[in-house]
Amino acid sequence: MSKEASYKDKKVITIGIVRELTGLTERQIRYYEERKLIFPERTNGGSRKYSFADIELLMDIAEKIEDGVQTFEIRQEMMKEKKAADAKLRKKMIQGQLNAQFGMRRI
Amino acid sequence: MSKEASYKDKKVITIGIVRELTGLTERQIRYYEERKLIFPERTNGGSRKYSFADIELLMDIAEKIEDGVQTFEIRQEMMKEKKAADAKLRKKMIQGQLNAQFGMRRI
DNA sequence: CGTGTAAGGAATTCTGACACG
DNA sequence: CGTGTAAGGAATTCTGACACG
Repeated sequence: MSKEASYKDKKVITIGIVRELTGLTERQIRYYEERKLIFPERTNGGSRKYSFADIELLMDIAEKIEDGVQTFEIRQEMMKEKKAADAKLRKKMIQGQLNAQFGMRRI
Repeated sequence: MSKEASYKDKKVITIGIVRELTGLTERQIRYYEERKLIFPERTNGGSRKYSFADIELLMDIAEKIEDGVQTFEIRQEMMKEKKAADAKLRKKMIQGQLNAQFGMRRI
């Protein structure tokens, strides 16, 4: 875990390729960004750049939309998930701190 | 091993991004292709698409060229490495065949 | 040999807007 | 609300060639 996420999370894919990979239209992809569901980076020239993780997320989003879920609902779900993940991470980091301070002591 | 090479080997990165990631010029990137050191795919429109593996390979190539190695020498090295890798793979597959036929038998 | 560059064209992407519903 | 589309412009990419050495 946490190994080589570098490929999955690096934003290097332009929208045309994302279109091919997801089957979505550029209109849809840009709209989901407008609705704060996806956050591509930009090149100097202003072109959007996506990661593989973004592509997977887009496919999840598309599936939910087909099921009639609205974008704001999807955003709410994502915020909840994010909060849960953050809490988990905080817990882990505190644990790491404790281990660093006391974990190695043999006495 | 052989798990999630999907991200690393998928050709989805356009040449402008490769330029940013490698620090090479487009001219250099295209030239190394001309010299058969790298093999991008193409979009329908004809634009080159590279993988993360290609990017790493390009950086290796660039390093060798800086060291004065010529492209045809680099190609020869790569061919040798490929042959070795192929031989290894063949051996593995034959072993797999044998295991499939006899490996599971308990009698 | 490896790389820079100017040239002209084609493919790509961007934004804001109108449309439907 | 989510998506299609035409519009005009800007950024991207392509190829073949000349140049240097």
